[in-house]
Amino acid sequence: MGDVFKALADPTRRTILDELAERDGQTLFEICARLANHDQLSLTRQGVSQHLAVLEEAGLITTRKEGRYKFHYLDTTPLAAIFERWPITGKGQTP
Amino acid sequence: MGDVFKALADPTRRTILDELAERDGQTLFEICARLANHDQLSLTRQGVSQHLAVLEEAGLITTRKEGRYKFHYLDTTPLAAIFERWPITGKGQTP
DNA sequence: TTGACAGGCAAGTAGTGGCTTGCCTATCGT
DNA sequence: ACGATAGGCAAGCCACTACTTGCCTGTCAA
Repeated sequence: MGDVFKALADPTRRTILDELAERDGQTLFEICARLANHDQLSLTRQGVSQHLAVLEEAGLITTRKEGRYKFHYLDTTPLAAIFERWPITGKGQTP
Repeated sequence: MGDVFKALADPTRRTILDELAERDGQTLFEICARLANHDQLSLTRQGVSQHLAVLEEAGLITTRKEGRYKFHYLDTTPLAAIFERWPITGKGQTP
């Protein structure tokens, strides 16, 4: 299991998560197309593929293979560990 | 305002947050000592200082100067943005 | 006022990460 | 069977980042 925080550190990976949040179960090429279209993000298919690998390693996405297609599904459960570690207190600001 | 995710990406910075969660309002030297003692982490005072700067830039800690001391306070409010962006759904796992 | 203490400001270095390029495998349609 | 499609593997490059070293500033106690 990879590092969830490191996976979230990259802006492109966060955008990928956004894409999957909006439309779950996309394939690699679909994600590539969507990133290029309404995110103006231009990167190689390999780039996206590597990002997906990192996200899967972190447990933020799960995959399902079907024939020559590989579908990617968002899984936000690892994020819960963040709040267990540092509970959110509304206090903030120095008094 | 810096990147919250990038700030969380480094393990040392997360340990620093843990320290502040356990004992809030510590000074730079105190944090250095605690990291060295019960975290077995050996790094220069500068290293810690730079980490604190990143965390402050990300809004995860606030500082209060008093004389020659500078106290550091944990602020977890920026973390809320994570959950607003990707709500945690207990579903998980591919069916 | 002098020295000890708390912290800041660089500049330099080794390592990591994101991205590309090039080539290879597997599955589907015709 | 053959080409097109969907994806994987591996090496190489560039940029960033964590960390150190060295020096400098400001504050307190004696």
